[in-house]
Amino acid sequence: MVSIKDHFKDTFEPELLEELGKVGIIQNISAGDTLLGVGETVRLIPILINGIIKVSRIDSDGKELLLYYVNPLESCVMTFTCCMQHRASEIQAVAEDDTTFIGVPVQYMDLWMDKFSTWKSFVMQSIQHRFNELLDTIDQITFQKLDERLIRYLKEKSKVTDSTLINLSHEQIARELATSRVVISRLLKQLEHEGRILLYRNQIKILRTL
DNA sequence: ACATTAAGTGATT
DNA sequence: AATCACTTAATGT
Repeated sequence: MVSIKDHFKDTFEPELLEELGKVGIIQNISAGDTLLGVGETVRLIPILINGIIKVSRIDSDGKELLLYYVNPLESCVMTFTCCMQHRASEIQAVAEDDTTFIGVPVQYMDLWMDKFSTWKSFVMQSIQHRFNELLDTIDQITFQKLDERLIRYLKEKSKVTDSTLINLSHEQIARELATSRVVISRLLKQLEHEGRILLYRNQIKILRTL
C-alpha cells in the first residue's frame, strides 16, 4: 500500500494534503469492475493508491481500443478535461486489478486550481504526460506497425501485472488493439519463432529477449 | 466420447 | 492487415 501523504509531501503544499485528507473519499473496487462507462458523468476525480485501471475508447460498433493504464499515484487525465467542461465521458475505465483510490468530488477541481499552485501543476503535468503518450500510439496506428504495438502491449501488460506470464487469449488481445484474432495469432507465432515469447492456451510467456 | 472454445494456417482481397 | 474457410489442439461435461 502506497501512502499518498508520503508520496505527495514534496509535490503538494501542506494545506492541499490536509484538504485532500478531509475531502477525499477512499474507495475500493475489485478487478473487472467498471469505474466509468461511456456516456456517464464524472463525479469523482480518482487518484490511485493501489491497483491498476485500464482506460479505453469504445467505438460505435462496440470495438475497444486501449488508450492507457492508470498506475498508483496517478490520476485519470480524461476525468480532468471531461469534468471541467461537465461533459459526459467518452471513455471507459475498468479496474484491471483490485484497486483502491481517493476520490475527490469534482466541485473541488476549479477551486483547487486557483487555490493551490501545486495542484495545478500536478494536473498540467499529468495531461502533458498522457498527451505525449497518446501521440506515440497515434504514430504507431497511422504507420500501421501492429507488430510493434503488440510488443509494446505485451511489455506493458507484463509490467502492470508484475509477471512474465500473461493470462489472455488472442481474442482478448485482438479486441483491445482493435484488430482481428487471426492477425494477433500470426504476429504472436512470429514472435515465438523469433524466440521472444512462448505460447500456450490462454497464456503467453514473455522471455527477457522481448 | 462429444461439444465447445482457442489457436494455427493457406488462400484471397 | 483483414477476412474467409478450414484444421488442429486443448478443455469442459
